[in-house]
Amino acid sequence: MLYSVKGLTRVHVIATGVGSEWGITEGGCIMDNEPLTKATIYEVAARAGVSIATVSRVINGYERIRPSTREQVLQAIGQLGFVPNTSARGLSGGSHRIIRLVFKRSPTEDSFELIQESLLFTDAIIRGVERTCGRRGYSLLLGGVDDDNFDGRIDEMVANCDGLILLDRTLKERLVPEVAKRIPTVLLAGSGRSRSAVTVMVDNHDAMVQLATHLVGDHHLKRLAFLAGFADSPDSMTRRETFCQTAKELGASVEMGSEWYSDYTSVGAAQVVRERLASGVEMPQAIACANDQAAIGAVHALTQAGLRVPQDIAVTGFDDISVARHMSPALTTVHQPIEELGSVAADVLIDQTTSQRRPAMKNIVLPIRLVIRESCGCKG
Amino acid sequence: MLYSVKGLTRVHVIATGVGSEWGITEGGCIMDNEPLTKATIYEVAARAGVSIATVSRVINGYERIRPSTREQVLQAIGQLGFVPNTSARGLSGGSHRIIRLVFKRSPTEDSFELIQESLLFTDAIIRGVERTCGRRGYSLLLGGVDDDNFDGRIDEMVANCDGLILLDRTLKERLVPEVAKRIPTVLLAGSGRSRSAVTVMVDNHDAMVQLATHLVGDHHLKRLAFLAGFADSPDSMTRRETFCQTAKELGASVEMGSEWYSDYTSVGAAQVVRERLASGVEMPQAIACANDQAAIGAVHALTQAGLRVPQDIAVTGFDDISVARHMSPALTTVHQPIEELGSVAADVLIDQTTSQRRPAMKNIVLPIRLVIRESCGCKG
DNA sequence: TTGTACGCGTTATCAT
DNA sequence: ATGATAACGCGTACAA
Repeated sequence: MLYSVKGLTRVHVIATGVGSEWGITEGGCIMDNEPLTKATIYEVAARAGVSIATVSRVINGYERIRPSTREQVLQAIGQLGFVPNTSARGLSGGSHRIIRLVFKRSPTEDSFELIQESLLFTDAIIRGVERTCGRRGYSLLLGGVDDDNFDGRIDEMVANCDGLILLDRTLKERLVPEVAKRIPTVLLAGSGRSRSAVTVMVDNHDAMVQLATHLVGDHHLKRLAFLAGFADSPDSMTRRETFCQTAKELGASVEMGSEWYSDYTSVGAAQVVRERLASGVEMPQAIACANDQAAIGAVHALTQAGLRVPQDIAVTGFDDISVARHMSPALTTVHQPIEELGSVAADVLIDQTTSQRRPAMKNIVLPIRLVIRESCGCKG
Repeated sequence: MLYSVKGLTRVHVIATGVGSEWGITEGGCIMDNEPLTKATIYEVAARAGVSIATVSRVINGYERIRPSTREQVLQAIGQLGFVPNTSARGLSGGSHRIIRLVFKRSPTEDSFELIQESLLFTDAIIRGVERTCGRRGYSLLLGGVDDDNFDGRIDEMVANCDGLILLDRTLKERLVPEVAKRIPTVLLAGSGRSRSAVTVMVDNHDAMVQLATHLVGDHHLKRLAFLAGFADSPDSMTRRETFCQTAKELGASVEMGSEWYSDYTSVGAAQVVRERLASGVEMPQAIACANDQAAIGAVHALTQAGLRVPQDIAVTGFDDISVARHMSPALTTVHQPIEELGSVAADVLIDQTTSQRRPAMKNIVLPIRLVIRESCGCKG
């Protein structure tokens, strides 16, 4: 199929191995791009009139070097645009200055969802980790994993990097020690129960105590429900259990059976709510959701069914994604510093790979903050 | 400050260099993690009773090898959990099997925004690139960049990888040839005008023709406005110009002055709309926004001011992020395959680094799709 | 303070 | 079809 727009001829093409339709327009002309030989430490040494050892010392911030010598070397480096070859460094010194972030890759993009909802979390983590890596001179290798069954690929993960950040639910718990004893490892957002590696997480417990107290104590709600995320998500489960326990201690009841389980997505949550409505059972006075995406879906389903939020039923989220404040009603939720979670995890890991001394095996718990807006029943 | 929750003693600690408060709980005990020596090609060779050259050949899929020999080698590799050392590979062969994705890092996270809105795009790109890299056996190095002024850091970007993907607006246009002649380079979502590198982008033109036609032709709207993103964003500018041109050809007027410029965020867009409302000037009948985030902010501001969307004023977005369908009203927008954009860019780049033949210097244009929902005035 | 020389694990080029 | 061996660029003992 050929068509023309704006003077450019375009062609629909089936791209091999991608399964998508590409259009092709006229592009730039080819430049003369022979790989200009990259400068090596030898050339720098020659130009500076010193040995490669000296250059190496300057690069690595060795102290006892005559200032004038250092200056010459630095100048040569600048003139040649020299950048150390990381491969050679890794080979020689053993350290690659690379850390690998292992996470579960999203299912193949077959739906219309542009932004895979449950991945917002992973994205923010990636940003945080990337930032710290950049600041500390490390490179970040993304280790997306397709299924759970990569037991056999542990060797791959462990090789060619200095440390691992394991995102929650990517690796079966029993395999964590296997990995951790081979290479410095930090767990991100898990249960915190691992005895073989440090876990960096947010204070889910504190968050849900605050939330439940607000709903029951301040709003005097008595019949609540908790809309959970994946049943195997420690984050979701901790939130669920703490919420229920706290609410009950305060004299409220909480629906939390499997009929309230979902998958962290708007679509899934809306589905759960619709089923609850259809069941004919009286709805609770409030639904606390495991994350914001689910809350958005829940509000959507409730509104469609003619219920008003929060007048008829309150809804709360968890995450404080940016749209939370722009919804009607604005979403009451829990702010968690996701990006910082990744950033801290990277810091902890790099510390671990850097210092030879045993790391303090303490879990890191980042504080959260209850953000009260309108959807709980408070005035906007 | 000390406090105790759930039986765990926690301490607030100022984390050096991170500026955040960490809580610390009891963690796992230290394991005996001496770095089990990773197997090398020599050990594989020894165990298989062959030379390292043969092992190398097996690893790299060399054809003419006696099946029985190959089998022995494979077995040894499996038993030893051998994984080739990428550093050694890079040093020897020159190819690192690494591509670098260069993008502008978000401003320091000082606001409450959990998800830096304008970054959703980057995140999706990262996912797409990562996926392709994984599929094709490449590693993805994230090259976040803080400011525009990294002219001097070009050497760094170019070094230690086989190719570069440059995200729109990370590198000044005049510097692109500089980079492209040194290393295979693919531009992502730019103007498409570069003559020194292939650009992968979506069909903004087609999108806005469709959208303007729908608004003016189908809904008979005559006074429109376009709420732009960054003034230096080719994406935003292309959308703006095409929208205006098409609308005008169809007999409508379009407000598109600098008072309608914003920054791709909900907050920024809401601000612009509030200023328009406060100015006392009659509002247009429809506001087409450069992206969904902006549309969300616009709807929010309009609703707060007592205007109904779409009855009093229509609003459209661009991107089709997941919440778009869950808003009230559901957002009419343009679906663009962002993740695929990244995925295709990586494919093109890897092709370029792999084959020695000159790549066809054609830009790649991915198709978009107008998604009509409610906010334009159509029935839900 | 500075220089020399070896080794890191692979790939590739010769031989055989 | 397979083996021996020379790069590849850097860090680092060891010498000077």
